[in-house]
Formats: sequence, C-alpha cells, structure tokens
Amino acid sequence: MKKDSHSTCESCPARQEGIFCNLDFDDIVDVSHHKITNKYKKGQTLFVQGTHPFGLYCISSGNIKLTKTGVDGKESIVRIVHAGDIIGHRSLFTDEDFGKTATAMEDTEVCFIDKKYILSLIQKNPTVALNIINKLSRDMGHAENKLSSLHQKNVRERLAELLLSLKTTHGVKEDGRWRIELKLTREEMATMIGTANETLIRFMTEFKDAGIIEQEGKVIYVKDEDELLNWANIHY
Amino acid sequence: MKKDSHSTCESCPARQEGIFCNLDFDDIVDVSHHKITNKYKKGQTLFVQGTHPFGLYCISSGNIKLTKTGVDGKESIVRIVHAGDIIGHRSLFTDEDFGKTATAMEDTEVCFIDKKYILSLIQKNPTVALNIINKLSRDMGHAENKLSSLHQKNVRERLAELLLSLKTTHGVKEDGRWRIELKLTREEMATMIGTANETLIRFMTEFKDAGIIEQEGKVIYVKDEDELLNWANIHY
DNA sequence: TCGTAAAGCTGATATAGATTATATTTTCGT
DNA sequence: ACGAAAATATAATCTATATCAGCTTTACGA
Repeated sequence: MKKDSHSTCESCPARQEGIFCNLDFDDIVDVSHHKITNKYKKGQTLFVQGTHPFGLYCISSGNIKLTKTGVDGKESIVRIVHAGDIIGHRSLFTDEDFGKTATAMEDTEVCFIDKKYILSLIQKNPTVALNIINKLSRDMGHAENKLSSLHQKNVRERLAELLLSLKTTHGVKEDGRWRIELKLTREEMATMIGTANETLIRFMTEFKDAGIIEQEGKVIYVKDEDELLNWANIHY
Repeated sequence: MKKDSHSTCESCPARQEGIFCNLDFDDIVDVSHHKITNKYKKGQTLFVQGTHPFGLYCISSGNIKLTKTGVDGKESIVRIVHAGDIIGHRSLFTDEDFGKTATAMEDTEVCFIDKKYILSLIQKNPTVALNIINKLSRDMGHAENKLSSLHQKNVRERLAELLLSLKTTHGVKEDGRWRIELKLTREEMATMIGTANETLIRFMTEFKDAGIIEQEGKVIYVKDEDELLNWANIHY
C-alpha cells in the first residue's frame, strides 16, 4: 500500500463519473486537499467485513470486488465496482460495521476521504447529497433486479444475464464482438449468480458450443448479444 | 381512494420514524401544506411497475407490499413497508420507471409529496438528504443480506430467517410468544424467500411439529426464537 | 347461508443443479 | 525453466426442491 500524494481530484480521470461530478472547481480542489490516495496491488483488501468504517473510498482506477462471507465461510461476490464508484458509504452513513469485504482485483488506485469531511461536504453541498442518493438508488435497483432474478430464473438464464451485464460494464467492441475487459475465475463468476463452479463451467461450454460466446485463455468474448438476450429470457 | 385533508404531518403517528423526524416544527408544517393524504383499501395499488413516478409516497399507517413481476408473469414480494417508510423514492431520484408494484395489504393511509417540492426540500434541508441516504443505505444492506442468503442458504434456513425478520418488524410479545401482526398467504411468504408454496407449507409444518412456531388461522406465533436462530444457521 | 373460488395441505414423481471424483491445463513462485 | 498449487473441464451420482395431482378447509360475494 504505497502513498501517492501527487494526483489530485481535479485531474482524476474518473471525476466526471463520480458523486463529485458537478462540483465547482474550488470545491473539488477542497475535496482534493482532504483525501489520501492509495495504491493497492491485486488481491489486497481495502476493508474487511465486520470491521468499522472511518471514511469513504472513491475509486479512480481498477476493479474492486465486494464479497460477503456466509456462516460456513463461503464467499460470494455481491458487486464489482470500478472508476467513479464509491464504496464504504453504506456503512459510513448508517454507522454500522462493513457488511462486505473489498478486495482489489488488479492494481488499483483509490482515494480515501475522512468521515467528518464528507459529512460536512454533504451539509454544505446538496448536489453531492443528491448524487449519493442517486447512486444508492441505482445500486438498490440493481440489487433488487438480482433478487428477483434469483427467485425467478434458472442458472442458464442468470449466466446469460451476467454475461450481458459484464458486456455492458466491462465490454469493449472489437471487430464484431465484445471483449470483456475483466478477468474473473469460474469460481468467482459462479458466486456472482449463486451456483457451483462446475455448473457454471457446464453452461459456459454450452454457450461456447452454441457460438454465443468465445474464450481465449481467461478472456471472454460475447459474439451474439441478441441470442444472449433470448437465453436470458429478456424481451423488449 | 378517498381524500382526507384533515390529518397533518405534525400530528402524523409515524412522524418520528420517517425521513422528516428531525425537522423543525415550522418546516414540518410546510411539508404538511405540500402533501396529499390518500386512503387505500386492501388490494388497491399505489403504483404499478413500469409506469413513471411523479412524487414520493410516505406511509402513515398500514402495510404495503412491493412486488416485482418477472417475464413469465410470476410475482415476487421484494419488500414490505409500513408506517414511517417512504416508497417511490428510488425511481424518483433516478428518473427511471417504477421497478416494482406497490399494493396495500390492508386499509392504508399514505401521503403523497410532489417531486418538485421534495427536491427543493432536500436542497434546503441537508438533514432530510442525510435521512434519505441513511434509509437507502439500510435498505441496501437488507437487500444484499437477502442476496447472499439466497446464494448460500437452503429453504429451511431462509424460512427461519423470514420468520425472524417478521417477528422483528411485525411481532408483538404476548405471554411468552411473539404474535406476528401481518397476515400473509403461504403463496406470498413463498415468493419472499424464492420457493414454491408447497415447499414452504412443508417446512412450516416441520417448524410447527418442532414446536418452534404456532398457528391460529392466518396468525403465526413465534414460540422459540433461539431455536429459530439455530435453524436459520445464525450464530452470534 | 349457500355455493363457488381461493387458499391450504399432503403425497408421488420429476429434475435442475449440487456434490464427488478424476484428469488436464494453466499459473506462479523460486 | 521447473514443479507445486490452483484453476479448468467433464462425467457420474445424489439430493433438495419444483412440479403435478388430488383432497380439504376457509373466505367471500350474491
């Protein structure tokens, strides 16, 4: 965990994506003075489920997975976040312990903003509050979609949904197909849709055989997104 | 849907529970002037999934279920809300269509606050914003708990969790046992934990046989909450 | 209050997906 | 570059729970 005090919020590549997007320049400079930037290597944890929060994490680069450990020690990925996302806010505002563990999936740059400062910023700056409300609302929507997906869909449909959502969040169009710019193990993917990794692999193979996806090493390509929508049982 | 313009926010029994709890008296009177109170009968819908929101609903009495309909028309209960809760805020702040349908589970009194007014109130009153953030954060926590529950637990464990949570939200202590003050069909309970109603009934019978719960008509009593914690596989 | 529809219950059967086992391939530290 | 450990793949069972079917009880509108 190295410190890097040179980068600023004004120059943050994720500035326009995050909750500080519509802040005045002076205000963003002020935020910059109240943050600490850290670099995390792949596999390092930013915080651990059950511990107490003391500020807000604002991601400027890299992917971070949020996992929840059950009583039996089984881990499942609840969410994957990246540049412009904030994490730790939920526990911060409710004053509860962290409900999840945050782990860097690759080399990552994350800014940390002290609790006191962020609370005063919200008081002073209603747009920041509205941005946080907006973010939480959208996250809530996603969580509830996942819930009803788990209730109502089978593993094949959920896998199709997962691939579609990875395509949206981490996909790059590349000669007629989408390359998913995020390396996940089969085990990790399985925990994202609540299944066993053997089952996931089986359906991945089915999708490959059907020509819907392709695979080169750990990289997944989505070839036919319309067919994926069909398999996910989504119709517009 | 009858109007009732007599009741005020100042005198609302749910005032201390909701997002307006720490507002000055003058401000609450102002809120009162910008709300419309409606009464809904059992089974009536407040809003329907897929339609567009135009304000915030603030519940002053009665229980309301929020359901999500899948592609095949299967409905599942995502959440049950009551006095002091707000609904419709998620879609309101993200400007998306309603993701769920809200239906009164019994005769209900609900206040409606116009979108413009609530947004201006947030701008003016940071505590309201913080209260909404707090509420969303807690809801988010619950949603993610449910998610990992669905991933990691079996039906028996999920039913035990459901009974525990109903005990907490709608339970009344009554000579050594908890009476759950909320009438749900088995079908509804089944959709809350993502199972078939036959399966749910089967486990309910198991719980009754084990002496953990009792049943008189539609009313459920929780007799042994420690045992329920065991069955839910929760250990503190 | 009667009759029909909805809800509750129970048993039998079917099946999606977990589990177990084994083999192969990839990754990574030294 | 090599060997151990982790990840991937596939097949063979097993099991939790869905589905189907039939019956009983409760709720409710005319």
